[in-house]
Amino acid sequence: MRISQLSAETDVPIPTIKYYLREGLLPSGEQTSATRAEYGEAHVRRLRLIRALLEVGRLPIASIAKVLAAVDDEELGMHRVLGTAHYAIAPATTPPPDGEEWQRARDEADRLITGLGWRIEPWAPAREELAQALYTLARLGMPMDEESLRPYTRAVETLVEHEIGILPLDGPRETAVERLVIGTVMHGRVLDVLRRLAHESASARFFGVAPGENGDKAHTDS
Amino acid sequence: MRISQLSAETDVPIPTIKYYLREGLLPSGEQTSATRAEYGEAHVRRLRLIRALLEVGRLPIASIAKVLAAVDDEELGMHRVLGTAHYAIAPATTPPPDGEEWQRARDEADRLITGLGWRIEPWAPAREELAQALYTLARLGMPMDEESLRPYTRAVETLVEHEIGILPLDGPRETAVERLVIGTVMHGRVLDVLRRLAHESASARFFGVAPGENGDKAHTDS
DNA sequence: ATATTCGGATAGTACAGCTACCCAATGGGT
DNA sequence: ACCCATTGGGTAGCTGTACTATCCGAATAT
Repeated sequence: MRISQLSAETDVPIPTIKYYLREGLLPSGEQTSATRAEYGEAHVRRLRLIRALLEVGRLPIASIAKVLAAVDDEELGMHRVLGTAHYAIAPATTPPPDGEEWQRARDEADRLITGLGWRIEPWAPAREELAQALYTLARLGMPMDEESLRPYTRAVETLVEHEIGILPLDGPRETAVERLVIGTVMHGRVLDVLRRLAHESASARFFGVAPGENGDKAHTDS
Repeated sequence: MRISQLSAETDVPIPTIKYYLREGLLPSGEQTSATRAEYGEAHVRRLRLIRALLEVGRLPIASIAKVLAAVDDEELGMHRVLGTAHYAIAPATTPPPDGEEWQRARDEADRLITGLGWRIEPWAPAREELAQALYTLARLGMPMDEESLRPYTRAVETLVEHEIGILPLDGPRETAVERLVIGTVMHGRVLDVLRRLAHESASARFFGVAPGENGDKAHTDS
């Protein structure tokens, strides 16, 4: 198919497809002549994956490029590809140049990870993220310790075990690796959305608002 | 305290504080003269909250402004403030102008929510987000139905019940409302980070990588 | 044969979140 | 009483991200 059909198939404008080609997100089609290239089903799939990582996963273009490069690298094992995906998902943390309190948060995060028996690379960006979250919560007067984190760690251990269990390891590498990445990113979003929905529902029940009402006196919809 | 001290206290540059004042994120200090204003502990707390919502919660400035306006509005009940926070957290979804398949995803999301007995406003943005996630997963060949979502819904129900349970409802409204917002945003991030950590750990264990190695042949970092 | 369409490249746009600069009015130290 | 650093207030500029618009010359469809 030509670029126009690829665009029609995926609802991605042609200039945007060209942009993705330039950025190395999308492999170029097979050149049939100097000014003509042929795209296939793989391009459609790849483009959908890009949009999923971008629109649902909220990954920046540059991170998507890295993830896809890892997916396409036949040399890389599953674990390495997943690591790349994890690294890419991690938003750039701007650690405070603070000294003591920040260091304590980092140590606390590391201690927590060790205590759970989790096998995490020392340079994993998620360590920093966890430290940042705990540090910020402490500064806001809502510190979380190992005890109060337990419900969360238990929940994610159950979920992750489940997610790993349903991986299609018997198929070709590309399929498995792609699903691994998709799952890593998309299931996180699903979990987040469900949490907020459950939150709203619990709030409605707990604060005793009848369905259809909104629980305040001034009914000013922004 | 003066603006310079407020800046030193919170590690936020003075121009940025001025920017937040302009955007209505931060109430102005008490004017002691035409060119002098006095800031207090409340401003420090508010500034820290802003940075938390911005850096950890990744909320855009405009959304933070809405959330804080709701927090400060004494007229609003807990549920309404939470609703505002939920609305603000929800990233702007660009629904595909598609017809049938998208509508099916929306219906599926609504059916799911109803089936769980959750009490969700019909216009809640999280509905759209859930639909988008399910739609995208289906297009990527990894559809999730009520059955495969069950582990996730069970997990969030447990977590949310726990979160609501620890709210300080006996204190002043401002404290409770602030913690509600902080918890809504920050606990989501904590859960996400923990999930990725558990994911990495499970991947390391499952794919049989010894600690310190990285599970591929070509040891090319980044 | 000629009007489209294509690939490839360059430049411009829109938005977010700051950051820099300027100004006149203080006001604390001397 | 003096004077220079600081403040509030405002406008304008910067940086990064994700596109979007336009141009060009070759090739293909009709």
